[in-house]
Amino acid sequence: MSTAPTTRRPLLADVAAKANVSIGTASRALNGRGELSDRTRLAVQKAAEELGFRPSPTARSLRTRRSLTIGLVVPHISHAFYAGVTEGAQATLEEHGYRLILVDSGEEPRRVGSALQTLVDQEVDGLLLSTAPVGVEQARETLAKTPCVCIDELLPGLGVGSVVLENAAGMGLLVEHMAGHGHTRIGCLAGPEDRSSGRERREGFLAAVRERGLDGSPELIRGGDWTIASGYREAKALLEVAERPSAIVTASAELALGALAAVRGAGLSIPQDVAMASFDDVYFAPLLEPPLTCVGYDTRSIGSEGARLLLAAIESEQPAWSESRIGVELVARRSCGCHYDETSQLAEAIA
Amino acid sequence: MSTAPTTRRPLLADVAAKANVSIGTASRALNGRGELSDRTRLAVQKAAEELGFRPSPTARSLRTRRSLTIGLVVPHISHAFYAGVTEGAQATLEEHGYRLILVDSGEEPRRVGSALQTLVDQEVDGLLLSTAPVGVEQARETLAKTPCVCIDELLPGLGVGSVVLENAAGMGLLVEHMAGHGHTRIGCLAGPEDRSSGRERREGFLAAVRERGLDGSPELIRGGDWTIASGYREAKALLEVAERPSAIVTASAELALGALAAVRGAGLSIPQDVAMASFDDVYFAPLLEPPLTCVGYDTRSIGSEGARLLLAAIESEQPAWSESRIGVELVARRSCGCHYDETSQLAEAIA
DNA sequence: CTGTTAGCGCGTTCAA
DNA sequence: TTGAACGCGCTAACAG
Repeated sequence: MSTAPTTRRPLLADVAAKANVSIGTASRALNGRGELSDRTRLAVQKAAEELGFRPSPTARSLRTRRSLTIGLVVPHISHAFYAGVTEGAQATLEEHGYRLILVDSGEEPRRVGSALQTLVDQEVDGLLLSTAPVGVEQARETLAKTPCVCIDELLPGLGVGSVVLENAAGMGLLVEHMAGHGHTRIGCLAGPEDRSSGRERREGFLAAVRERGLDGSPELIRGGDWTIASGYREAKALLEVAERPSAIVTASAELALGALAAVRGAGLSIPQDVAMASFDDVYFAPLLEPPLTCVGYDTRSIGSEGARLLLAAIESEQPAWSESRIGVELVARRSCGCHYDETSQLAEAIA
Repeated sequence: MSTAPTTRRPLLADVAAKANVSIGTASRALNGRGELSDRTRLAVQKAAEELGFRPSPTARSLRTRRSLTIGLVVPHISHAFYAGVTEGAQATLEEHGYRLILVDSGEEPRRVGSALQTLVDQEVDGLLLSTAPVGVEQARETLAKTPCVCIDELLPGLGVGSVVLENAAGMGLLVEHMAGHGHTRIGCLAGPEDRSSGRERREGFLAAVRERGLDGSPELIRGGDWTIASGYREAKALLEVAERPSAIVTASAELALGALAAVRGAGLSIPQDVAMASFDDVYFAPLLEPPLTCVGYDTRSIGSEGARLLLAAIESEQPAWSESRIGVELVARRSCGCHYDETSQLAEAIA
């Protein structure tokens, strides 16, 4: 009794049979490997086409030990930053025939380790890591043979490279702009220092302030974490120092939103009483009241650049560690005190 | 010459050897299949543990024809809605031992088809489809053997189910609330009708208006697409009709943002001249000026519910088509005319 | 240039 | 209850 020939998925063997060649030849023809006469190659390709042959990635992976799959670990895909990174990475990977498997590690650093392990078990060809692992030594171990690119974090000695923003330059732009508006006493919500981007932004602010001979008192720089609540709390504290700063610069959009609420809550007006500007441009920034002056950048290009770095490392035998910086630019609106008329605001908002 | 025993990935065979059993026994012990004495089972598990054995998902997939992988197609991962869906789906899938492979199809419907094909070739066990494919017939074909759950779209006869919002009820809440504020002539930016959510929102608005005997003139309902620009354009048109509506209700956050810009641009104040409220709650809604009254819902639960439906279909032999509705609720702020004091606004904003 | 064949690492059937 | 062997679908090494 022969099994009914229910139209099942055509295999390489079927293609070979239809083209009257061996299975090996069929494989070579479809993968463009080895010497092969044009005639047979075309015959095989035609047969494959007609049968609608789709090679099994699973079988192929098992054999070649390349999964054409990249793992991406993000702490929180809902955050605009990581969503942009993901979008950029996905697009670039797809262009190169790679798939993206996504793991949302959550904020808990403990889960990052297990996420990494899962992906390595998956036999991904590479990793994009957009959150710092708990123990770098442990991570280094599980990443022994899998290339890894860190996103928004400089971890010397881990992986094959990093893609980071021009953090210091960005803070410099903010300080420069505020100084241009005549401010000499500028407060800063710098966020935490547990990640390199935070450190760089804090130091960038300090350097820019000092460079211009502005007030660099420690009381003007406050930490906290990257949340709206923290921004609110720290900004409130900043407004209560003896000689109130006339401008506040924040190291992230969340901090800015919290600060916005705090300044409003204190009954102060922006930019008259306190000017404001922030790192991170968010799409609704022109719709806030007042429209928020920001340092912006292309989140998607962070992801694409990370993917590019990773693919390069995968191709090459001896990948050198490399660092890639994504540029930033100031987008002046009204919260800093710039003249920014309703017309351009509308135009920007609905763009 | 024996190959140097470089610490390579332990295989099932190594585990078997260490436990002094056959490969078959080792496999059974680790997968809990078949009859097995407790003694050998424990011995194998111990050996696997000690060696740090991690079974190869690739080999396993090839053998079992289950990849433990789900494909998710989104049009735009940067959009808060899809990001939330992705987060929810990822979390639920991970709980059940499944992986998520993400494809960003972009807005072009043509690419959805190829995304589907790619994922099916990948031998994913199921699909979450959060954007309507071009040709339903074609999609039905490529999905012949792969369970699929549609997100935010009712496609009768396609896949094993859908997860959608209570669209009509949500629009009803908005109309009801506006009516409560005394409005009888309410404008509506309903968005396009090419997807079921759009149709349901439009019809929900109309039904709610009629039910209450409010003005349901066609001039008060406008289409357009789901963009800020469209919201701006259509709201502007709405403000120019002979007898201006005293309230505007929008079917999405983008439409609301555009409308906000249009109302401001017309020199009108919210809610005094025009009251506003919208479908979709966004995290910065309380920080807008005025804080935006919305109909909100949990985007993550859309993803988790979709994943749950899909996994259920995968487990069962004869999956029945099922529809799941995610609840919505009104979040009253100030744009509708509600009294909403600064304190609660701040509290909500920094929450 | 082309055919043949041995696995990739695992799950599973058939025998014992 | 366990062992041995086969094969999932494909690529690569070798033989011709």
